[in-house]
Amino acid sequence: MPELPEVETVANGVHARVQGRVVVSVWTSGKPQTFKSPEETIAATLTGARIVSVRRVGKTIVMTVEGAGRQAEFLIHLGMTGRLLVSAAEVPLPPHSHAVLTLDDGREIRFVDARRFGRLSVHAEGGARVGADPAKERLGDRLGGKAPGYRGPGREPLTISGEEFIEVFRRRKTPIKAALLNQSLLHGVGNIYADEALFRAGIRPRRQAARLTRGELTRLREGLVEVLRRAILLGGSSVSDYVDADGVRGFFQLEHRVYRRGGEPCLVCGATIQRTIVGGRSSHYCPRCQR
DNA sequence: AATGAAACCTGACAGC
DNA sequence: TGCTGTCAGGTTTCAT
Repeated sequence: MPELPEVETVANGVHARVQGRVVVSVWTSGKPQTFKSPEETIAATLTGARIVSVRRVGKTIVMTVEGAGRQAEFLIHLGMTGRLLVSAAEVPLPPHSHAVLTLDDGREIRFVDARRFGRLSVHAEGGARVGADPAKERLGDRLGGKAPGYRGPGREPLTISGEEFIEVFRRRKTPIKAALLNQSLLHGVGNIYADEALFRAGIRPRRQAARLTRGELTRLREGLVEVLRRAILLGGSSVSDYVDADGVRGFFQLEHRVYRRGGEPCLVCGATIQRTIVGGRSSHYCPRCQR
């Protein structure tokens, strides 16, 4: 479900609704797969803590909390079908709810995830996942202990420079589509926005990343930033069940030019949009506009 | 080191 | 109505 624009929309929405509130109790579902940190640790970390901020890093929602003078981070990855909702307690708990944070004003933050590809974890100040092997954790910025925090696996697509972008992709021998989906390179780009960015840049998804020219990579970064910004403005894409913190759908799906349009005419040239598999993911492109 | 395929889950939808 | 097959916005793991 959720790529960068959707996660950004959810994080901003939740931030606006719950910043400064205190978590008074935590319930978790007991489905082991959902929890990357032990459920008791998540509950203990969040209970009694004040929510400092909610933001997006890559495709992960990062909730910073402060309790007993210590800061910690609650990481929420929505997977394919995860939702993070802020609801009145009277609203019935949806099926597939896996975590509920009750706030001091009675409202609830709910994590709902039918397919259970989503993941929850807590990280102590400094970035290590609480209750996990520190050697295996990606630590946050250790600059004097100032604003450490989760950094994500890769670079931010919206802020990476043109030169850095070229550097990230120039040696990759995989298809450019697969490279765009590799979160340890850029994080936040998923199947929709990879296809849409490649269309805007006029590049076929199967092209080997290392063989793209500097000009093509420049166009790709520009197309990607353009499509991500536009999607954030429209509240993301709702293809099947994506909703924001209030349960409201986004509108960017109405502006998809290739994603899930296989067999339909290209909006630019009229050629038939092709659907194929690249890097194990369905990929859509215009055979005339993209080379 | 890097690539690709399979696995992890449930639900929606098309076709018969 | 109900069955089967296909597909899904993501990541991790395992074999090659």
